This record gives sequence, C-alpha cells and structure tokens, in this order.
Amino acid sequence: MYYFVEVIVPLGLAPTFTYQVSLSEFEFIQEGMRVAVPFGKTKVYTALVIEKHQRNPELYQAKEIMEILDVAPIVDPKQIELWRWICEYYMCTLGEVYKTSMPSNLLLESETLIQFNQKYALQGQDLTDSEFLIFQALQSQSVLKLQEVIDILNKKKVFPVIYSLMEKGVVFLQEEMIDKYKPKLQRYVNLEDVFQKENKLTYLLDVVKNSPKQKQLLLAFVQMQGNSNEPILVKTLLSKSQVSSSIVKSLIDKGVFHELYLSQDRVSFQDATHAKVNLTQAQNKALQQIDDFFQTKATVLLYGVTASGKTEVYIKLIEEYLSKNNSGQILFLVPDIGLTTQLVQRLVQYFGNQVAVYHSKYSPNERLEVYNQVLNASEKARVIIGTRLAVFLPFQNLQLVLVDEEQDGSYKQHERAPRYNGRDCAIVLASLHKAKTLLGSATPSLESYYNADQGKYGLVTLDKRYNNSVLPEIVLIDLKQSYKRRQMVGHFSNYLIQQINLALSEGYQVIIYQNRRGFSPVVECMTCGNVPGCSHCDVSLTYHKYRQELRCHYCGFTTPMPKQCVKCHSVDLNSKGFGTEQVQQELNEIFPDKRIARMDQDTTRGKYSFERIIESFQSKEIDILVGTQMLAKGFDFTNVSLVGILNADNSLYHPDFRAYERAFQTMVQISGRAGRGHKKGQVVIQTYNPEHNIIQQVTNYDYKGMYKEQMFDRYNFKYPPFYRLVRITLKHRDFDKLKQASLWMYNTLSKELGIPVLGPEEPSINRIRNEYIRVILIKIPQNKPLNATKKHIGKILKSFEAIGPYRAVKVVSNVDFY
DNA sequence: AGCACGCCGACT
DNA sequence: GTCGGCGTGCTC
Repeated sequence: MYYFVEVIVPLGLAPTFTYQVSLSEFEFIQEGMRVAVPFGKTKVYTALVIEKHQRNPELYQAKEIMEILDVAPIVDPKQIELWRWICEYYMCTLGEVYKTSMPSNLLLESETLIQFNQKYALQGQDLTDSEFLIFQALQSQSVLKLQEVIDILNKKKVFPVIYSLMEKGVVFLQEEMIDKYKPKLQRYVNLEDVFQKENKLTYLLDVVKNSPKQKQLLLAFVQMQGNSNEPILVKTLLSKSQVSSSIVKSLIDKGVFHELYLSQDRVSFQDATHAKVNLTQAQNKALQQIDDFFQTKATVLLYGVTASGKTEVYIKLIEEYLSKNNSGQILFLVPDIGLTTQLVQRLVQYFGNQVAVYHSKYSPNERLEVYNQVLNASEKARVIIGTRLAVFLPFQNLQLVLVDEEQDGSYKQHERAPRYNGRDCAIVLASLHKAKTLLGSATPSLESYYNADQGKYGLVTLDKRYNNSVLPEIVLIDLKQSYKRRQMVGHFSNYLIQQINLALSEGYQVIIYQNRRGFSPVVECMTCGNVPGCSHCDVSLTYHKYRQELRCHYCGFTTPMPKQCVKCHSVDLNSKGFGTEQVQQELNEIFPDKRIARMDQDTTRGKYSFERIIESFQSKEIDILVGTQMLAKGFDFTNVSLVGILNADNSLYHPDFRAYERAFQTMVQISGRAGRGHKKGQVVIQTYNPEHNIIQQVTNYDYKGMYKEQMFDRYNFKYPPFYRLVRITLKHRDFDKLKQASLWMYNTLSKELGIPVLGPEEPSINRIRNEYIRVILIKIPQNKPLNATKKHIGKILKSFEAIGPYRAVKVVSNVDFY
C-alpha cells in the first residue's frame, strides 16, 4: 500500500504537489502540519500538508518527503478555507497566500553548503586554477556558502566548478535547513532549596549579616517573591534593590541563589490599569445600535465624524465581547504600523497583557511568538491589533473583527501577490468564524457606504464630536487672487501666516499638509527647457535639497544635483512645484524661533522614527509639523488648533476614478486633526479652485453630497461599486513586443468576455526600472458571475503564456485595485 | 516564481 | 576560446 500527502509549496505555482510517505509517517501526519520536501533539482522547501490520500499519481513518480517539521498542525482548516477564497478572488496561487501567511521562521528554505571532504588525499595538484581557489578557501573554513564561492571566483556560473570538484572528491554538497527561531532567554535567580522555607527571611539574614548590600538585595528578593517561590528576573531585581550585579554573583557563589535561564516572550505589556470607559450618550446609543444590528447582520459600518470618539466605542465593544466569551479572540485591524503605537498604549490600559500586536515591522521571532499565542488561544492574545497581515493569524475562536479607517488604501496590498484587501478579507474571515465585523470611518469608502445603503451592512452614525467640541471651521483661500494681490509669502497666504502666529501665540500647535515630499518635484533649465528625468523610468527627478541630490520616487535612483544643465550647460536652473522639504524651509524663514519638524517617507525610514516624531509632537517639543498624507491617519493630537492645507488642487487632478473620493477623504481626515481639545479648530485650505465641488463638500463636511455625486459618476462611467475592476498590467523591456502582446491580450479579453474592457493603455508613467508598462482594465458588471468571469480571465492569461514570443512579458492581475 | 540548461554574441 | 545574457522547460 502506498501513502501520499498533498502539499502546498510557497511559490507562485497553481497546482498542489504529491509526495509519498511511509505508513508510520502517514499515521502521524495531520493536515496543517509542515513537511520538508525536495523540490526540483536542488531545492528544499517547507511545504504544508493539506490532504492525506492513497491515490498514486499515474504520470510521475512521487518523491518522498524528507522530514516532518511539526508535532501538531500549525494551520487549521479555516485558514485554508480563507486562503482558497483569497486565491480564487484575487487570482493568485495558494502557495503565494501560504507564503505571506506564515511568519518567515516557519518557512525555512534550504541553503546549499559546500563542504570539504576530509577524505580527499591529494594536495590540490590535480586541480584547475578556479578549483584550487576553492580548495584553498576550504582549508581555513571547511564550509562555504554558495554566495561565498561566487565571491571568491568572482563570476556567476559556479556550478561547473563545484561539480568537477565533487567528481574529484574534494567537496560534497549539503542542503541545510536552519532553524531560525531562538527563544529569548533571560537570567533569573531563585533561592537554593534549603532556604525555600516558611521562615526563610530570618534564616537568610543571618547568612548575610555582615554584608549590607547582600542584605539589601535579599530583602528586595523576598519582597518580590512573596509566597510564590517563583524565580525572579535578575534585571528587575537589580533595579528594585539598587545594587550592582556583582552582589548577585557573590550570592550565587555563596550558595544562596542558583541561576537559571528562562525563555521570555519578546513582547509583553503591563497589566491593565483597570481604567473605565465612560461613554457619552451619543456613544452609548451607537454601541446599542451596533449590538442590535449584530443580531441580524454580520457587518456594521460605524460612520463617525473625526474626533467623535469611535475608539471608546470600540473599546466598550471589545470589553463586551471579552466578557461574553471567555476564550474569544478579537482582531483589531489598523491601516498601517504608525497607528499601532498610539492605539496599543490605549488598549493596554484596558486590556493589559491580553493585547498582542502583529505587523510586518515586527521581527520574525516576535511574529512567530504572536502566531503561536493565537494558535494556542493564549490569554496573552485575546485582542490582536495588527495590519492587514493579521488576517492570516490562526484564530481559534474569533468573535469580533474591528476595521478602523476602513476606507484607507493601505489595506490593499499592491506590490506582490496576493493582492488582497485586508478589510475585505477580514469580513470573509469573520464569516468563516461566524464572528461580527465592525467597519469604522470618518469618511467611509463609497463601497462600504453603498453596502450599508443597500442594507447589506448595518449603518450606525456618530455625527457629534466628543466632549462637545465642534468640527473645525474651514476657511478657503483663493490662491489665484492671493498671488495677484501679492498676499503671499512663498507658498503661504498672509491669512494662513497670521493664523499660525495666532495659534502659536495662544500656545497651540499647527499642522501643515503638503502632499508631496522632497523639495521641489521638477528642476527645469530656464535656457533650453530641459528637465532631468530618471534614466530607468519615465518620470522627472525630484530635487531633495538637504542631500543636494535628484531622486527618482519610483525606483530610488539618485544623482547629485547638477550645477548646470546637462544638455546646454546653462547654469540658470529653476525649480517648479514644491514639496514638504521646501515648505519646512519656508516656515523656518517665516518663523525662525519656532520648532518645525517634518513627517514624510524621508524622515520616517527607521523602525521607530515615526513614533519619535509623533511623540515629540504630542509632548509639544514641536510647534509646527509639516507632513504628507501620513498625517491624515487617525492621530489624536489634543493641542492642535490649526491645520493648513497648502495646495488642495494637486490631489484633485489625478487620472484615477477614485481621485475625488480620496481628495475628500484626506482633506476631511487632515482637518479632523484640528480642534480635538477644547478650543474650536480652524482649517485653512489654499486652492486655485475654491468653487470646485469637492472643495465645497469638504468645507461643508458634506459626505452625503460627495457620496451622491460620486456615485452618479461611478454609475455612468462603470466603476465600483457598480462594477468590479480587474486590472491587468503587462511589462517588458522591449517596447514593440509589449505593444503587440498587450494588443493581443486586449483583443482576446474583450472578444471572449463580452463585458467592458479598456485599454491597452499607456499609463502616465510608462516605464519603470527599464520596463515599459501597459494596462488593461476589465469591468465586471454586477449581474455577471464574479468567480466564473475571473476563471475565464485566468484561462485567457494561460493561453497568453502559451504564446512563445509573449512568454517573457510579465503579467500581473490586480482585483479590486485601489 | 525560481532555477538549471542551452544557445548566442562579446570580450579577456 | 570563456563569460554572461536571455529564452525555455520543469517543478510532485
């Protein structure tokens, strides 16, 4: 009898693979366990068992697995179900979902190691030059990595050399899987057993009576230990007792203590302070409505204006669900990492160590620990705060999902497959667990509001700000007029400067929003009009003054700022447009005695730089904060009375059907940072188009007006939520080949699908990293079966691949692209 | 996807 | 001649 397992490998390959196992392995293995499998000629992958069976494959001989890596499943059937939904809906492979789902520590790949064969008798006389170099290297270091061989020989194709060395018996190859997880060990001490008695203190003090420091330490120790007999962490013992570590050492030597190393959770929070949330009447009513809706609906949209106190409602809801079900888990999604810190601090006050955090800036070890806590339904991970990645955690008893700022584009993953939307996956995840989902936003996405409108979601509204604070007043400044009347200093209108002065003099802080980083986007030669562009992409370079360089925002290419025009050598270079860096500089000139900081991608590179800026702003070390749309996220700054939006127009004119919706959302969100304390806030919007509908709707906080108008356009021009979009991107280095290929693709799609297909369009940036780009847009009407249509598209993509000359064209499909 | 293999032009 | 580029086929 033969026994097989069906596995997923972490690659972009559609099929599952069949491996043979022995009877005892077959009996031991459960679905959801990992196995190491040989794959292809050299590789070893961590595969996941999703089925056990006895169907012997007819067309090939199944390989055997190498090793079983788990003793119990680490992935459960509900996760696999979610994965299957994702790969069908977002048109990707199970392997890709598997790969993003697992903490990297659980997905080890083999590394080829070149080992010296100790039995090799000769001294290298029979070797060629290259072979001798390797031989030499192996004398000092008996194991070489593949990359090291490449470096030593200084060439790329090293396998011929290695093979010949193998034949000559000098080396052998070894595939090594390294277990990357290292538990974090911490030093503890405990009393030797002889002292572990009722009256230990008197007994002990006698032992150390001649040493005041040791006495001091022991007193602290006994106090900390109480009656528990548990080991005590040396670090805290030292800080409590205020003595040096040598005292610990001498007590160990005396035989009073013994030391031990215990593994420690990498992330741990303080206990809850047992703070209580007190809801206002409006919040209470909202909570009540949410609960009522959850009786009949799985998903509820909480539409609450900025600073209406949504977070308190969330906290109360979490409290409710935690007490209702004593092993229940709650997932709290946030759009990006920057937001977690503030939120975690708040939630820890209420839920203490039951809070866990999960996002991509966590180290692999930290992520693995949280993964395991969720898998084991640990008390330490009852409330999980995370980014979209957190939908892949192995929930055992998920009761409630919260999605804050549900409209935020960062929920959608663009860069690589699976191109999923965390919000939408969260809703599916919740339904698999029969849990409830609450979407929250001050400016809901049209999609979600539409769903609420249609009765698919419950809709709960909070239209008053917390603490009776009022929505900030919005003042429009007409830039055309202001420039004409010379009421501008740089990019600041006189009015805005005056208001900044006023706010600062009253002790408030100011936020200035400019949605462009760098100093100025374009450098232009005033003599010949030449604009330096990126040599790899079809974009102009952005001037970054601080580093005196030109940078490509698409591929990261940088070059020093030229002193003269590269074309005509004129020195008359001028910059057009402006970014955050220039804004900061202007502010420095206008307000030389104020502390001005900047927050954008350039200043928030490091792991904690984001938090640092936020914290120093909160603690009033900064007077004026300049930033990009990062600032639009739900930060709670209580001391900001004024927000300035320098140029509202550049967000309006994006060639994107969501541009207006987004412009509305960011402007309202940014405005919402003002006046969160007691003083009424003010927002100054500078624009060339004060009459523009979106600007007017922002000024009047007219979400419904915006919704109605935009929905009308979406319907007329066949966009979501009325149509589902699938965007196909084709890329290739050869312009003509790409043109042909995309034409074939367009023709086939539009002929076979019988639904609207647009393109193949040359995007406004038509070359990135030396690859040309074409885009095709497929619009799936509501009355068409979604999955069948996607399958059909998938088939067409397959037949595209089958065409020889087109094979090298990279094709990416992006469902519901944002 | 990622990798090895094999064919081709460009140089030491 | 050798090296690296790139198209092609394959992975249980």
